[in-house]
Amino acid sequence: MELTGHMAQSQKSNRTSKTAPKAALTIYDVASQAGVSIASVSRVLNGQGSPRAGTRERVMQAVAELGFVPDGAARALSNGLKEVVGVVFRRGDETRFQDEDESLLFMDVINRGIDVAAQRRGFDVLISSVGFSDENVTSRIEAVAGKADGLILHDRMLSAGSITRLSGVVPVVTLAGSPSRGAMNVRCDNEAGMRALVRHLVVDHGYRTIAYVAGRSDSPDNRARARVFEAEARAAGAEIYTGPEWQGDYSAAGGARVVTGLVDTPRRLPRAIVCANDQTALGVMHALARNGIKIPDTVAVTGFDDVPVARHLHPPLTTVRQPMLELGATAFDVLYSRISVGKGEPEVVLPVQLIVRQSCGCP
Amino acid sequence: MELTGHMAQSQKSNRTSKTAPKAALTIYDVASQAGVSIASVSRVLNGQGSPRAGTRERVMQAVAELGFVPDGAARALSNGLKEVVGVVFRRGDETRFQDEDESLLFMDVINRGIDVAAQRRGFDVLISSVGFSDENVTSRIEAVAGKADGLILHDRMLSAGSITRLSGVVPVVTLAGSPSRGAMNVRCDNEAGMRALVRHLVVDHGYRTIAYVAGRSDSPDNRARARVFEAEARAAGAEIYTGPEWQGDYSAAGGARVVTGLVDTPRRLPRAIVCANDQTALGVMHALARNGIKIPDTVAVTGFDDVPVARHLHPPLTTVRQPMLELGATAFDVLYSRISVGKGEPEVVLPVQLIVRQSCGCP
DNA sequence: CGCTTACCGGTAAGCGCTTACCGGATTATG
DNA sequence: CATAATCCGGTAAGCGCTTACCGGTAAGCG
Repeated sequence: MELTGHMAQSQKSNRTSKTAPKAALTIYDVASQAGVSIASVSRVLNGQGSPRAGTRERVMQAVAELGFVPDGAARALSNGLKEVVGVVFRRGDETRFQDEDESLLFMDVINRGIDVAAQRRGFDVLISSVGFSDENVTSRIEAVAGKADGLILHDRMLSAGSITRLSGVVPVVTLAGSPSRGAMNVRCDNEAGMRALVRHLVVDHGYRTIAYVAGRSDSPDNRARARVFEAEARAAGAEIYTGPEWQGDYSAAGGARVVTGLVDTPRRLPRAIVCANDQTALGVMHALARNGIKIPDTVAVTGFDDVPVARHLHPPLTTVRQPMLELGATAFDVLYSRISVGKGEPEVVLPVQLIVRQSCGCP
Repeated sequence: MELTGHMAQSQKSNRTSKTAPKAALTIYDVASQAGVSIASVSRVLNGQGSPRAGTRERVMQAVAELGFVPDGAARALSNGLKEVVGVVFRRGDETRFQDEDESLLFMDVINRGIDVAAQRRGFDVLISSVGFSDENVTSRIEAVAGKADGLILHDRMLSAGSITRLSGVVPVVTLAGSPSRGAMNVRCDNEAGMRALVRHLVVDHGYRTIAYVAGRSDSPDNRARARVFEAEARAAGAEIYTGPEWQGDYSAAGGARVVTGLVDTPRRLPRAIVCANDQTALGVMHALARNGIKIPDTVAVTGFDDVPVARHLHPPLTTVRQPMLELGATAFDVLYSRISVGKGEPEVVLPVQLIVRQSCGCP
């Protein structure tokens, strides 16, 4: 009966492979060569039971000689655990890559943190990026969910309703400014970071006029940063320049557009510009420099994130460091906690750090 | 019998789950709610056969109401195809992240190209990074291989022998300076790039003294670049500064070490320094600036790669652009060709492009 | 009306692995 | 010596899905 099944399996391999023939090496081959049952092979490979030394050696030898690697799908189906975490994040359109490379670095580093934390638990990371014009995002993410034990969603991937629905399929952790029902959330302390930044400008440097180049208006991160910016600047008695002309979209192009618009019309520039993120600051700084405006002598500029590029700008950017690695690692740990013991922290807020470089006016 | 099996399945879920209880929703639940067989559900979801409109509607409605997402492991086992590509790459030690962030960007962008190409074929990307001090690299990579249909290995992941052995398990594409038996390889045209770069320095700029800060000596990429560097500089009649003091290791720290060593002892600096990669150039430029040496007025500096940071350095770095996205996309396409029709190009060499900015002396 | 053909969907087997359960052999104890 | 306990490994079932094969029904044709 076993032989029949094993023979029949080769038949189906030829029949159902829609692409290339699949390697036919299975645990049955190892068991056959080692002269033991498939259960013994499994026990040896997985450290279960108490195989005799001789049994163990024969199995390991057969594995080495045959070059056997267990099939992950079979193990996952049997174990009920794939040991895979799905990570989905936004990517720009391919046609815009060159201009907005740096905006992806933030996510790359977070994903790095996820990867390191996942490895500590024997998990691998299944990634899928979504372009702005991509369709079928929901079904794409569902396919990832079907291949993973849990999902980590970067900001702005799905509506809150879709996230809630998805969390009925697998545990979900979001890296977002605000949490969704059913999902756990990990974020940084926008408020403390922006508070320290604005105080540094208006209190330490004594700048009297200041403006905020906003990120996307529908972004909770942006709203939190804008709110604290305004409160702190006002509390320090600084004059705030506001208006629709200060609306950016987190991109370098958006930041450059704001500055170009201000310079092209007779508007005053504030003594300091606080940008919603580093990428925006990149565009702002380029536009200021292109118009002969000295940073930070004439206008100080700050960002938020401390992506790897920030320290290489000229002048090096003063910013708020998001603990990107820790964000990623924490997201995984929260997810793992849920997968392993059934519960994870609903929301974790990680501290940020003011990174003072030269763009604010410090030496 | 079917009910018995379906009931028994809930029992095993509780028994074998080593972590959390797994969601119990399966294709049987959909079939039951829609009043059809599981085969009909499968046909509707996978566009097979010719389901009646009414059948189709009932199935889709049940899927939506239940929030059913097919299990990827089950599909993979049945189909013999996981629709996953494994990608493995080198990562620095965690303790060194901050200093060498930029060296990882190169790989991030390649991985981005892989992701985009994979999505065109309905594949997702399973990543696993390996730290320098990590043990059990081989078994780690084997586990990834067991969860994927094919592997893309970045440079320096495994010995050639191990790569050949692994290619007996799944198709393998390397992104390396030289190919391994059994694996396909995708790389850029080091020779043409370095040729253009050196000519730009010694012919266009007329620099007479020049040196090359080497990458790792065991790296085929480095050897190719060094060879062409020397041939072109010599052909142009330039004087080449060489010696063990010019040995770097592809890192910014290595580049800085080379310059610091030269400056600390009374050695002449050449008019131009060609670095094995952008990261090395980063360190070289920082060390030169720290020692008051003007770039490019006193010493011109070039890199190789054109990672996103290069354009933000001061001055912006002249370098050779590796088509990182295309490298990644091509690697996937070659692998996919092998998976789908059984054969892929043994080696693909992609063109590079000289990127002239200010660090070489151009305005 | 009887036969042939096309359409549709249900049943059962299997993908490759894990492991509960059971039985045989060996060891320990009274 | 008989009984109990322990050790070890094989057998069979099942994880969730896909689909070949077969049978029932309806339509078409002579």
